[in-house]
Amino acid sequence: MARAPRQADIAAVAGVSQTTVSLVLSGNTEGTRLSEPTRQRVLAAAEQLGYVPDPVATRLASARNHLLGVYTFASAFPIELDDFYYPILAGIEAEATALGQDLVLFTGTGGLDARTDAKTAIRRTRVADGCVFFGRHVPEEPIDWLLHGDFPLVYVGRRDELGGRIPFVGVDYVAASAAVVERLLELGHREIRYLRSVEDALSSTDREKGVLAAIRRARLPVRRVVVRAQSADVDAALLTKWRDEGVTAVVVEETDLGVLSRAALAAAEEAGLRLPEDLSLAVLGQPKGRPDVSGFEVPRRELGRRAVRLLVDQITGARRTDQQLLDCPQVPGATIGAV
Amino acid sequence: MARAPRQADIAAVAGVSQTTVSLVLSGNTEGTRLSEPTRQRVLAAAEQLGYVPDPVATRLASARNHLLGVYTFASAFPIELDDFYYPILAGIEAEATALGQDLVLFTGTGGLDARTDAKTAIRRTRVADGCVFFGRHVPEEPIDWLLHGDFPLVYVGRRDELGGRIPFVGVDYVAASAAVVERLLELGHREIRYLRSVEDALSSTDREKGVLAAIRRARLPVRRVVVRAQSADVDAALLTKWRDEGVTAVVVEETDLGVLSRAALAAAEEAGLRLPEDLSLAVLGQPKGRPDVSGFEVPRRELGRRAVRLLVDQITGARRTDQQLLDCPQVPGATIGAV
DNA sequence: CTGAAAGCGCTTACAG
DNA sequence: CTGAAAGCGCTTACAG
Repeated sequence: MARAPRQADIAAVAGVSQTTVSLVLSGNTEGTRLSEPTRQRVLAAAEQLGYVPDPVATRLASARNHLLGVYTFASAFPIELDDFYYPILAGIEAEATALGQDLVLFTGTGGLDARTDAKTAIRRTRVADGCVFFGRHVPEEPIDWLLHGDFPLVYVGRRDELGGRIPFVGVDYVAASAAVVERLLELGHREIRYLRSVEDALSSTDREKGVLAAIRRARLPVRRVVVRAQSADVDAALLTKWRDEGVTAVVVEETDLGVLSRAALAAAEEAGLRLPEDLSLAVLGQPKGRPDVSGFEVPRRELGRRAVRLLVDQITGARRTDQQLLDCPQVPGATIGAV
Repeated sequence: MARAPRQADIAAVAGVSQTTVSLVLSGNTEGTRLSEPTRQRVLAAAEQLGYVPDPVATRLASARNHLLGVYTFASAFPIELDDFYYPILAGIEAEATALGQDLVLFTGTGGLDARTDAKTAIRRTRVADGCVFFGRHVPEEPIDWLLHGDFPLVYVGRRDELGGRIPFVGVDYVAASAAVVERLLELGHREIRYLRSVEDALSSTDREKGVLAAIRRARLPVRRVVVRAQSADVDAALLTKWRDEGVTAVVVEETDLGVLSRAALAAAEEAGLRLPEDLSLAVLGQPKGRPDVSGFEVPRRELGRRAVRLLVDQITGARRTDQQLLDCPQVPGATIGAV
């Protein structure tokens, strides 16, 4: 057995045409019924020869190849194991396995020159039946190109680029953030500060939107709530000053690296502020390894699973485009309390 | 642009044949020289149309598709991040990126029935130009089938199945283990016990081989050195008993889950034995998060890189088969000392 | 220096 | 119920 057997070989053994072999093996019973004896003979021959369909030919002939692309714009196996994206990838793999799909990790952008790099790399995703995309920025041109070619794709994270035509599975940061602030309001807090990063990613603006919406619904002034800051600006002095101004609760954005919440937590400790006795502190997300901090959980693993499910739905034609937002379970924590 | 442009479209625009387009774009200058004007026209047309070669067609037409398979026999993104295989995967990805290759993760074996499972799944690896394999056991039939079809593959870890025809990049456990024992001998130890797992994986027998070789070279009796044990058998009583018998050094196999070394370390502590004052303890490998333990480091990331490099060498024809063993840096540690 | 033709292994109308 | 034929988008001898 020097060469892998193909349908033609089976056809020869079974004494039928290659077309019939294809029909039998693909289980394509539409409008055609193969006689049971024929089926059996083909199946037997296939088994005997150890036939396995060539996925490449299958794909070229316009069928599916059960390959799902994953485009991360970065390493999928970063050196820091606790990487932000890891659980999402784990979810993607789990769901892919469950659905019988293999994964193509597009990382091979090494050989190309910088200019055509992203463009060509992204276009290469077409080897797969569809592709899951990651990353903060959307390279609009190539993504638009894929969309125009009716190539199934879904982004992980909410996207509003390209006129809102990008399918995605995202996180409902607006609702989750509002819920955190509402818990604070119920506990009697009236003077709240929201510490956010200076960057304007959607995940940042969505959180802010949620925070402000909750404040407004409580008919509280919105004016001085939002404070943009770098982690270096967040120190004991800042928290102490706020305390003196009557602030009773601080809400902190959880960025992908978690630098802001870490700085805030450290600052509180440095300032000798006990949480929640002296100050209530909540995080919009969950700092690594700190389940004691009040906030919410980003369902990252589920994000991955849902992205794959949506992608496969697109591929199988169940739906051509869709945008989904996932709820975040609130984390009670022990760093917020009544005023 | 509803459909992706193909070579035929470029040919039409440039006023040449599709063959010429293929020749120009593939840079295939063997035996053929295209006139510079023609080249330029083709290149311009390709750029203008935003042409990207269809990797599937390329592959079917018997060229390479720059896809490298990775077959793990398990989850590539396990829930426990500190998983044994993770650094290897990281190395694989890093090297693949460096060499401009994408990765296909074969995890989609879910939909198939148990019997044909592994067989079919492994054969599917043929979508890629070649494949890196992992795992303790070699499923001989399908691997043999791939080998016969001249499919480039390399195992991570030494393999002696199939008549030693399996290409691999492994670890020189024999040498690394012997070196550990030699350090002990130099420190004056004469009564040594080697604690190994009950399973006979190559990585286990290789370590044992190294241990015994070192002992023999020192012309010491080999008789009672090797002790097969489950982690449950390794307790304070055992170590105390050995101490009473005059044992001054214990060497422990580091299994993939690290249960044996963990048990030994715990037993020593429970027995109140100070390391290395009361007992020297070395591990053949490195327990997670314990750089203080004497032993050696398994260059896992490098293992991944080298596997990919060997695979690509095979694919490009640089070498059709090869077997490599990597050296392990010794870890001095602080758990062994002079008698 | 360039093109017509066959072929990679499959699927999918379309005939019989 | 089954087969001949075209086609998926490329590469690769082989002619001119």
